Amino acid sequence: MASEAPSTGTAPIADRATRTRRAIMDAAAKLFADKGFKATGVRDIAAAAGVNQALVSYHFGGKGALYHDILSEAVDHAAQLAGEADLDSADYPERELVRIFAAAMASRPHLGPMILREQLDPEQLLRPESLTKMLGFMALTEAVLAHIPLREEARRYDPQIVHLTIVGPLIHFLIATRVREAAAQKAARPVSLPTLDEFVETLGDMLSHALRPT
Amino acid sequence: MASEAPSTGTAPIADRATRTRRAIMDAAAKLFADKGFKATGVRDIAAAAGVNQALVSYHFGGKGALYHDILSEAVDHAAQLAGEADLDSADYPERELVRIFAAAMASRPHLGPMILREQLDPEQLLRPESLTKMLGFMALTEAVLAHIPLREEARRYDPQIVHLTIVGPLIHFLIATRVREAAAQKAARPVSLPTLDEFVETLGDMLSHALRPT
DNA sequence: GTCTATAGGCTGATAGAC
DNA sequence: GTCTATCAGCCTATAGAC
Repeated sequence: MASEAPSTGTAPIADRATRTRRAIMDAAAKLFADKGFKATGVRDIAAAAGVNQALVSYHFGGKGALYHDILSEAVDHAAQLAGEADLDSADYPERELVRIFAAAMASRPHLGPMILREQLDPEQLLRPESLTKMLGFMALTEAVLAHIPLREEARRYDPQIVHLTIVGPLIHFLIATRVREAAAQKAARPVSLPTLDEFVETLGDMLSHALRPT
Repeated sequence: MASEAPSTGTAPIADRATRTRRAIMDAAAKLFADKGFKATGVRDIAAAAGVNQALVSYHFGGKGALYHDILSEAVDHAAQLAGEADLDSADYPERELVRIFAAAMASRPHLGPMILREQLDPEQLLRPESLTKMLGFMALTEAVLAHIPLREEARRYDPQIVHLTIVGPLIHFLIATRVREAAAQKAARPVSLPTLDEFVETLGDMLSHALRPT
C-alpha cells in the first residue's frame, strides 16, 4: 500500500483496488454481451468477478455507469484502430477495411454484441454519445471507399449499404460461431467451423468482386 | 356471445377472447423484439395490448410460454415461405434467396430481432427446438447454391458463410434503419434512407457478382 | 373471460462495521 | 477498500370475486 510499483519490474503489479476494478469490468463485459443490460444482475457480475457485490457501486457508481464505461472503452478502441490504419499504402483498401472491423471485434469480444443490443433497442438509441460514436464508426467506410477504384455500377452503392455488408456478416459470423458449435455437438454429421481469419479473407474476396473492375 | 360468426360477411368478427389473444401477441412481439425477454414486463405487454395483466397468464400460461409461441410462429412462417419458393424456374436463384429472407423478415418484423437475441445468448441457445429450426433455416442456403452456376473459386465458399453474407446484412439493414432515422433527426446533413427493396436488389447484385461467372 | 388484490421472490443500492 | 446486512421497489403468477 505504501508504494504503487514494485522495483522488481517495469510493469507495476496492480494493487487490490485496481485488480478489483479490472475483474469487475471483465466479468461485466462478458455478461452484458451475453445477456444484455437488464438480464445481468449486479450479483452475477460480482460472483463472476470474485468480488463483493457492494464494490460495483463503490467503484463505478452503479450498474448503469459500469455499462457505459465498458461500452465506451470498446468503441473508442475500435475508433483508434481505424485511425491508425494506413489505407493509402494498402493494395486492397476494401480488404483492409474488413480487417479493421474484424480486428476491433476480435480484440474486444463484447463490442459486437453490445453494439448490436444497443441498436436493437429503439429507446436506448437516442443517447447522444453512443449515436455520435456509431456515426463516426460508419463514416469510416465512406472514407475508405474513396480509395478504391470502383467498378462503374458500384459507384452508385450507398456507403452505408457497403458498411452494412461488411459489419453485418462479421458480427453475424462471430455470434453464429456459437450456434455452429452447439450444432456440432448435437448433429450427427460434423459441421465445418471456419476461423475468423478465413472468414475475413472470404468476405474481402467477395467484396472485391462486388466492387472492383473485372 | 351466443354466435361465433355474424351472418353479414365471410370473415367472422373475432370475439373478445380472440381479440385479446391477438392483441397480446402483437404487443408482446414488438416488445420482445425491441427490449428482449427479460426487459419486457408482463405489465408492459398488457398495457400496450390494452388488456388486463392477468390475461397473459390465463391465455398463454405465462410470459415464457407466450414468448415461445410468438417465436415459433414467426420461424414457421419463414420456413413456409422458403418451402413455397420455386427456385428451379428462377433465372437468378441467388437473388430469389435474398428475396425470401427479406420477405420473411418484412412480414414478421420481430423475426430478425428475436432470432438475433436468441443467438446472442449462449445459454438460451441450446434449447433443442430453436436450434433445430435455426439449422433448417440455414440449410436452405445450401440447397439454393446447388441451383447456381458458380464461378470457379466461388465453389469453395462455405454455404454457411454465404448464408451469413445474406442474412447478416439483411437483419443489420432492418435494425440499422432505426439508427439512420435517429441520425437523420440529429445530423445537419440529410442521411439517405434506401428502402428494403432497393437494399435487396443491391445485395442480390453484389451476391451475383461475387458468385457468378464473369 | 375478465378483473382486483396480493403473495413470494428477486433486484440495485447503501448504511455502517472493519 | 472491503464486507455484511438490509431496505424499498419491482417483478410474475395466482386466488378468488364477478
